[in-house]
Amino acid sequence: MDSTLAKGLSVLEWLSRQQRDCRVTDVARALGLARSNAHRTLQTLRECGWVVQDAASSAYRTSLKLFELGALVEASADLKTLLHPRLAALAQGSGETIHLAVLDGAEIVYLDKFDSPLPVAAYSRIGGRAPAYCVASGKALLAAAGHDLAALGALLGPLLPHTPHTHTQLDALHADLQRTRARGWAENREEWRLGVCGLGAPVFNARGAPVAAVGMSVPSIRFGRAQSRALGQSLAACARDASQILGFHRDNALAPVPPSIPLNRRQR
Amino acid sequence: MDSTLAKGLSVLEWLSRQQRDCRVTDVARALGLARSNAHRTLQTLRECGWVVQDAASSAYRTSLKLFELGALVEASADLKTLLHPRLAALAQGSGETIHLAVLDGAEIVYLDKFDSPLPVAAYSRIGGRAPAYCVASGKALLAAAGHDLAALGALLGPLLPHTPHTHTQLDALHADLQRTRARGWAENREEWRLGVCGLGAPVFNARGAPVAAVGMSVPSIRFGRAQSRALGQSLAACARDASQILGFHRDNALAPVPPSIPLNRRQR
DNA sequence: TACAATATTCTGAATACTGGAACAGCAGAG
DNA sequence: CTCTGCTGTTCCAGTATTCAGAATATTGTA
Repeated sequence: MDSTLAKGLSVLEWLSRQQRDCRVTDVARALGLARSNAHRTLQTLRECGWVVQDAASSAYRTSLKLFELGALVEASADLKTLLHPRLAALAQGSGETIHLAVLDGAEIVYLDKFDSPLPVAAYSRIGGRAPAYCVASGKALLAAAGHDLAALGALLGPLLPHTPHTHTQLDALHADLQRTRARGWAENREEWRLGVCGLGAPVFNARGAPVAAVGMSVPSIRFGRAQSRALGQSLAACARDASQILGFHRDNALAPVPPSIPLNRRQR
Repeated sequence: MDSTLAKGLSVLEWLSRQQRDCRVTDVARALGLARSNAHRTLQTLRECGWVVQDAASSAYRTSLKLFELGALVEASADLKTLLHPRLAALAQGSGETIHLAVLDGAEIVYLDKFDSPLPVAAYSRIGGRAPAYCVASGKALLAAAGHDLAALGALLGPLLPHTPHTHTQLDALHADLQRTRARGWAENREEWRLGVCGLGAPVFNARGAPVAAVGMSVPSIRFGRAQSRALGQSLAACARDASQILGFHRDNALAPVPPSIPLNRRQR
């Protein structure tokens, strides 16, 4: 483990999470480094173009390189641009807040978002994260992955209650995921934030692997049985469209990877 | 200069620019490292969560961390979310491709983009870069910065011809920027890509500093005098709206920074 | 002006990194 | 089946690099 590299990366990450420019001393204090050490690390980051230094205050902030490279990350670039129009249509049609999310370990990451024109508390942000087992997009992806009880437990670890409605029992969650698969979409009834419900449906790629989820956030006031059913059906339809865009057909749903395609498969 | 850190960063950057998973040997060859060295660097990046390793092929790719942190970069996060709706409206109204871009040194970086429904060659991408002196958004920002001839030359360096229409003489460019200021928007007549013209107008923040530009890409077929004038006026109007959203008023256009606001100013 | 806090430079000592060599696993060829 | 050539990974001694504290320069403030 290259400690110098690890240190530099943590400085970079910390800096990118700060809301404002930071000085050498701030960085040193926050990360427990010697000032001279923090200084040299920041200088290296600067020379490599990952941070910029304000000429006047000599304070540092992250450069646009992080943004630039972030935009290159394949999962986001491809999926987002391909599916953006479909999500826009769904957002328009439903009037609710729509997301595109992918699974990263036990969390989901929001790739794209359309805010509802109606005033709703916004809990998500592009690039933001949420525990997969608490939100509909996450549950849709977990359900699609088809883990058994043990694998699910190993992946998620302890299920912390974020609201009184959060699933904290693994078997209850597992049963919920079974129902989700049968239903075709996942539901979240205030399991992550009180007052906020959600729906999620998985998007499959050409090889039949679940690669993303389309999600919809709905205030609990508008989330009666009939409403959630109607919204769920339109969401599931949108997710099916999205899967088709990625080349998915029912036929190859569980087909093995054809050996002719060169180079590395992707699976986590 | 921490060479280990620099090496790790270049591995990360190189990896993020590859279209597919890469193996230790690929990285070592591409960057001229010993295999053992590349291996250790990649392992460190993996332990720190910046890259992930495919279990089957043991190949590496960048994780979503880059995407996550990229989305946090202030310049993008703030400007983009604030101005997104305005740009959407302009895209809708004009039917042309609209960008939001910021200046980073002598280049512009695209923060946001709306593709035209009409089929046009797409030369830009969110996170992508272009030389500021060749594109309309860039020229709008350069004009708004108000550099004198010498400062402009120092900033840009040699003016390379990307098409036969690119400005390669500094004084001609400077004169163009003067006209741009008077006109209120910048024009690009195939100076970056043949067949593609553009318009750009600066967006100012509450302190009157130019922080971004709204750009429009138009195929040269649709870029006659009358058309460019009409489009330029709607673009400039959109940029003015955008500036107002950021708190800009004509009154404080050139006002000095009020000393009461705490913490670091931002200027490059 | 003196003071306090900071950024930056310098230094010897320590250690973390380097790169070659060795090993194990794998795939294809013979 | 073995052999060959390629991989990823581990190991290790030598050394170049980094570390931390102190010294210095710089900045802002009383």
